Amino acid sequence: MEGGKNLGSNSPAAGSRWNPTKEQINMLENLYMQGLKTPSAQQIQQITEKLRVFGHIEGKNVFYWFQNHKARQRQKQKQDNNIAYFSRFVHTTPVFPTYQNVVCSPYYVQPPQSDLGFYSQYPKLAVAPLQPGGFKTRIIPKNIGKNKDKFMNPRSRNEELDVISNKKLTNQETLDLFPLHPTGILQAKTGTLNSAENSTHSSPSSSENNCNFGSPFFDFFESQ
Amino acid sequence: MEGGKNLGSNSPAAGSRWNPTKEQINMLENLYMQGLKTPSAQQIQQITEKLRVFGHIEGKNVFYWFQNHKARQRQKQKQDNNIAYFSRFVHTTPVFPTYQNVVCSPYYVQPPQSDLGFYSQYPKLAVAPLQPGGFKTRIIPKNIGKNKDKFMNPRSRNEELDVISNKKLTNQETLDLFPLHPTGILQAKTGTLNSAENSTHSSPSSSENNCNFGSPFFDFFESQ
DNA sequence: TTTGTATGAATGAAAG
DNA sequence: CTTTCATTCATACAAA
Repeated sequence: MEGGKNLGSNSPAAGSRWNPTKEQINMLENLYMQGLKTPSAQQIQQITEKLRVFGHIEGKNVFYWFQNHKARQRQKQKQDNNIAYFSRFVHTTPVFPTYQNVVCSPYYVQPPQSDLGFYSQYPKLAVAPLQPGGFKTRIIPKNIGKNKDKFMNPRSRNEELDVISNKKLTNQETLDLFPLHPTGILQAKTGTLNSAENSTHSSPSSSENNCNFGSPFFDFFESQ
Repeated sequence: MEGGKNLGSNSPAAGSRWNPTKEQINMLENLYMQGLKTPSAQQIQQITEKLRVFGHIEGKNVFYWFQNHKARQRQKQKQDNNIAYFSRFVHTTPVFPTYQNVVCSPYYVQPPQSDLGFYSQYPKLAVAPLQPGGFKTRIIPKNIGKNKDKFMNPRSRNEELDVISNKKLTNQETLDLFPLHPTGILQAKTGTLNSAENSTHSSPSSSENNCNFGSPFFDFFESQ
């Protein structure tokens, strides 16, 4: 039909998604295998430029590639872990640092200590065998949305955001987010709560930051 | 595939994550566009209640939404800057840190203080184009980018991740992605930049994430 | 064409 | 605020 596949993946502005070339993939995979799991912005930039000679590519492509690749390797590894876990009963085997399947190509020498390296950030579930049925992986840190746990900056953090039930409004104003008319309160108020918002510039038309709801805009909430 | 979409996003207590409805998104985006970048707890509370009529939603959802949205908008902008910048060159470029040829290119106009309003909190890097190899955070109007011009959070404020440029190079190293020999720099460096990577577990030499290119590996780019 | 699958992209949620 | 992780959504492409 549309015989027009994006084979080369060079298809320019087709608007569709990036379709990496073989070379690009190879390089990315090699970098990954060499230990680059989470490139910095700068590295991404460099990689992107290098890969560009093989076809259109943007920084975000590289970024996503690493994100996805890492994530998928991880999930794959998880399975392998399970397998390894069970196979232990058969092989009496040593506890591989796992991801043994990674294959250490000839030129890739597993760094002696990298060990769980793959999970530097998740030391906890490093080599732990998994439950057959699968496990949650994420620790579910806490009940953020439910109770205290301020994840607000000290800056405006005089409240618990979700729980806000106990608003310590110094005075009384509700500081309605959706006033039906310009109040000016927000501006003043903000200066205290959220000073960064309406900083310095006094550009006449910059209604941007100051949240001046007085402007003619669609008030989603007016109905309420 | 359709494993389980929460289409309506109303999916109650499914335990899964919040799946905003179209309306909710619209409203959030509008608020954001109107200048609300970092809602206070009260504001979050209010917004949450308003949005609740469209489906299940909690304060934390709103909180996270703003955080993510802001961060990603910034990231996007940065990338756009990069692209815009690069598009003017035929770059083929070197990867130098470069704060050097700074020369304030023609297209860099010091924002009249009013900046674009888009970044109330980041007036400084508003529209500044970047240097090919990553720019020094900002264009160094005056004291040639050598010292503290902090309009960055003292904290750590790195550059963005997407395509971007650099990671707060404190000094000068090129931090080349593809060194021909082990440098060890990365490791040390990382400790500062990206502490999360090799964090906690005291593995003697977790070279994992740190990209220890010191190993004998195929250097894809050596030719270049 | 239909379906399965690999994977690019997007984004909610958190941890740092 | 920054960075990373987990999930999910969307699409390209291969296989049936």
